[in-house]
Amino acid sequence: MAASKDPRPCSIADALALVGEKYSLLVLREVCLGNGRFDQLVRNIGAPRDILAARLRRLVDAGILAKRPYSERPQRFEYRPTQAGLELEPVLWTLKEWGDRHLRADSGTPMTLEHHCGNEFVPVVTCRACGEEARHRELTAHPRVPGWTVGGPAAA
Amino acid sequence: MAASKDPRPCSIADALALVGEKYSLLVLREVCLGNGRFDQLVRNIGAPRDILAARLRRLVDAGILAKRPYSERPQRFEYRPTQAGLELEPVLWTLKEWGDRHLRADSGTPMTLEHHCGNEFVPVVTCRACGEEARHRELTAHPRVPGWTVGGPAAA
DNA sequence: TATGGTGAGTTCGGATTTCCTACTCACCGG
DNA sequence: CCGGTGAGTAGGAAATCCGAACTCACCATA
Repeated sequence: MAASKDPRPCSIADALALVGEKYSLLVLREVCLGNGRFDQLVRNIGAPRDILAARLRRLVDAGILAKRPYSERPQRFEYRPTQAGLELEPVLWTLKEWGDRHLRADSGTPMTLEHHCGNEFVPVVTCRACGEEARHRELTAHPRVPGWTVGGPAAA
Repeated sequence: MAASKDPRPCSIADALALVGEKYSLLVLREVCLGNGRFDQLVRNIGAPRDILAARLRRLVDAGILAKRPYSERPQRFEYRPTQAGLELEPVLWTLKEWGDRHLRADSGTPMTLEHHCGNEFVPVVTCRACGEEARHRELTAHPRVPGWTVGGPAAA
């Protein structure tokens, strides 16, 4: 039996253990924008070089980024998202959307995304089954691990 | 003139500056599940009490959580999400979905969400304008700040 | 051959955070 | 009075983060 001081088992916690360290998601942002070279990352993110090197190692080990040579002699590398990395991008989009609305209501967004439909891309999270936009009050949590319950919905 | 060593201006970075510290998003998870009391948070998250107290202060200051009394004598408080906090929940859903698929393919998810349509809730990020599911290759980034392109900062 | 420049890191010492355990303080129930 | 609970604080050790400097391999020019 798990020691009762263990925290709640949770995929969110697991995911954050991988990508929740400082700068990790910003690395993914830059790499998804196509800026995958070490010095570009240093400049665009503002991270210390040693920290960046550590994050890159971790993200490559986790299969979120891949390191590719783009030049043989001299050897030069570039980081690119793997499939798993690209599938993490929706997290960035929703974070960006939240930040634009709540932190930049006045100053305007520093970047827009354009969807191939021709419009500005604004992400909306929907239910795969019914297609409706998801709302907090229309969701119910069901823990699957004995001993871990939830306290019911928390409305604002 | 912004010093050329400033990082890219970005709502993702701004949002992470608020909620990107260790445990912050797990606090939001628990609070959205309805577990808003200090000792519940300590147990369910596994955070040291002093760090948790600091995160709660920060999240309240940022308008993401609100502290409410649920008992007068003795004074007892509970944290609940504000509207801004609830609007951050889609980030948690997409993180959970990613973690379930990439980190728990074998072991199974520790928690499911049920949508009011009756099905298990699986979040899908779509384009508000056309309703289509968003994909990396169908998006184009347009920086709105001079000096910042997707190829890195312009040569000064 | 020497000189300088670039890309991709590593190394260094010191500052800042985080962690863990223990403690406080107020109240309640018996 | 005594033990228990809820919500934190306090203090020192441990881990992380930071900026700047350094390395190493290669290329360009002169």
